[in-house]
Amino acid sequence: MQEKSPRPYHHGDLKRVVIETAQAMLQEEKGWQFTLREVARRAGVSHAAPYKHFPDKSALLAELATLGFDQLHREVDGTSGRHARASRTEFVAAAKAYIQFGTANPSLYRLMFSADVDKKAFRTLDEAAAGAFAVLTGILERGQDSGALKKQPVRAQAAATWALLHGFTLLAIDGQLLPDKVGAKPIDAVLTSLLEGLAS
Amino acid sequence: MQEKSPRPYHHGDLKRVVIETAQAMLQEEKGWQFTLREVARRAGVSHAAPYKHFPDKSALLAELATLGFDQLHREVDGTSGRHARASRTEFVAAAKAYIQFGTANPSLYRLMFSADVDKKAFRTLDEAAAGAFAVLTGILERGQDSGALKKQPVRAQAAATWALLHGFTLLAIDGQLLPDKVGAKPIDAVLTSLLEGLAS
DNA sequence: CCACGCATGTTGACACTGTCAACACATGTT
DNA sequence: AACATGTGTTGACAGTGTCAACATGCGTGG
Repeated sequence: MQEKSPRPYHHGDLKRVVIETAQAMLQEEKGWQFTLREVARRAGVSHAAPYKHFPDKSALLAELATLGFDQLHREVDGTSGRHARASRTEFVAAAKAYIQFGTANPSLYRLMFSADVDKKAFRTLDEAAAGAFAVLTGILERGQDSGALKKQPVRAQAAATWALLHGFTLLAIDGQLLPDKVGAKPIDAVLTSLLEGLAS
Repeated sequence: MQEKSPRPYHHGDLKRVVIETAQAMLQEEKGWQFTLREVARRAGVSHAAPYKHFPDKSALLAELATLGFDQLHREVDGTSGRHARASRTEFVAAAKAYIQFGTANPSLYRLMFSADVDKKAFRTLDEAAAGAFAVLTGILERGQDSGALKKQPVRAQAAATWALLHGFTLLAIDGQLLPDKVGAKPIDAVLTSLLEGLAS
């Protein structure tokens, strides 16, 4: 039987394949502490080929994080869009979507906030992060407009909301929210508590 | 003039010097992404000498993180000790000490929660982290006992408190709490809000 | 259709890393 | 004094990230 021809010299779509290979490796035990050479091996190209698509390894990691923020943005926006006229429900739905995103994608979520991706160095990443964050401020603004939430600097409310969601997401990822220790519905409880502090 | 003798073959206190050198390097731009060889060079020994005191690089990083948790524990405990009979004041003082620790030691704080130190792999580290966390649960327990805080699973309250403090500490470290955006006293505001949710 | 420019591959090299084994030196103990 | 142990050094290894030079192929214009 005739052996299959090797891949033509020009891959044609190598950037996407490198990204997808890296995303797959992110799910493995080492998370994003893979090597670029191993990504290239799995993508079936030479060790230097990714350098034609990414200036360096940190650029690939930034790309992964950017895609993560974009996905987080879509998931949080998607839930809040369905509840746009009910501030409290909108808020809770968005918050749960946030935590759900983190627990469904623990390595990606951690990468997004890791020291290995520098938002100051990658403009697209910084914008993606800001965009995801803006969903929160949008929900809080609508809550204030509707009278459901206190009139306060919305960035302060957003900071408090993000801080709690982020910390809780990390606890959820680390398996620290055991029902026998924190009660049956820790996420509901914490969101209720947060809303008590934010509500008019 | 007689030249100074080189260091004797036996350093005598190399482990401590390696740790202190690494702590100093933690304050530099690369944070904990230094190399062990560079630590050894600055400590004035060969590249393999640290391997007589640490099984590998991650053990050194775990040691730094452990010392960080111990210091955090002392600082949070110290403030709450001075307010042990006034739950609300005790809580606020401890919370501010927590955030202050993080903003005073940004790289160390980030290392403590980084993927580069694995609490499951280092028992002393895990215990130090648990000890620091236990200060929070102790404060909350005393608050519940005194009637100042709701009777709830204390671990749930601790989870919510830690989540908020951790997230806020990261925002403070990243310079995201600008007064013109979040108001003049964001930390006071967020702690007040948190206490509203926790208080009886 | 051909030539050129560009995109995007490969090869090979470099400096460096983490880590290990074997050895060297010094200390402590019997 | 001899031995065991602790703790240094030297040298090596396998691997990394990244770069330069070259190789291949695609797209475009004449």
